[in-house]
Amino acid sequence: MTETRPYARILDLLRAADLRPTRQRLALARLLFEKGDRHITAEMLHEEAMAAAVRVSLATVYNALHQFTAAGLLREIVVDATRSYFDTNTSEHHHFFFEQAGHVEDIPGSEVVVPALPPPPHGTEIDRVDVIVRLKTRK
Amino acid sequence: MTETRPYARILDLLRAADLRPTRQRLALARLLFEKGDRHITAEMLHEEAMAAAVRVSLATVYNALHQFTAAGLLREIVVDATRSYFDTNTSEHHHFFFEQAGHVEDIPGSEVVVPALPPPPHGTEIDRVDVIVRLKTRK
DNA sequence: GTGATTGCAAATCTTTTGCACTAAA
DNA sequence: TTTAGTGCAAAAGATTTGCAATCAC
Repeated sequence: MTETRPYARILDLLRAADLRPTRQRLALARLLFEKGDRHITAEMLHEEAMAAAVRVSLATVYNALHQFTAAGLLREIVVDATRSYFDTNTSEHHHFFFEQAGHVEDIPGSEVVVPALPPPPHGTEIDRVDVIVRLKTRK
Repeated sequence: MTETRPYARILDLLRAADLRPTRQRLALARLLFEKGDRHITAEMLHEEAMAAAVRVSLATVYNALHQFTAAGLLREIVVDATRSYFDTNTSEHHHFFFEQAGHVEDIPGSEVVVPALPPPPHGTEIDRVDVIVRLKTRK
């Protein structure tokens, strides 16, 4: 658990993003990227860090999440007006949102195809298209 | 401007929703539903009310927006993690979001077709599908 | 009257900021 | 060194809440 050698892959991510591999960023990046796809809030990541005995402040978690997002390592997804989720899967895909549980999941493969996109209004271009399938528990 | 007879259509909306037609709700409903389709935040609606010399507190605006939404008169749209927008168009349709301006617009007609929907996970059913086309100004 | 509704101010929650301290390079 | 990064506590924004005063029925 207390691995001491450098985690080459994670280090490379940070170097490529021009972010100093500090103790905090290294630890957060490991939590984010050494497991599978994750959909996580700042609060969740902070708690995970605490649980893993990584001393890091919530403000630093926010900083890191935004820096990682700016570097293209994360993608922010907006499904809930009160919380921001970050997705470690940056490839093109869409999301299920479990409304009562407040949790997000990737829609596997390319099971959603958005075929007929409207032309963007004058002077604008499409940044990206988000498809959110909102789920409720079946009664 | 200071119309005193009842606004039959608006009154009916409130009655149907089982909401007492108080001075505040009546005024807010008029601002919302007597113009075309609107995408509005609580803050925006509050300012509009002030401008129209309608005395109403921000807390009451929030209450009314949520009550109208629960009654199916409005639909909440989540495009921005920091603000809630409410849409007076409750029919099935999707949205453009102008990222720099922070403003929302309906995508006209059924120009977006979401054909291949994935099956909802066990124990859940689809509440609704949101498609958000995020726009940036073209450089 | 009496129960729903409102307004206000305080509380809450998420996120950001300012700044002295610490640590990479 | 020297400059970027961090932690803390305070600030900021959006929204909610508690409760006494007010209004619709």
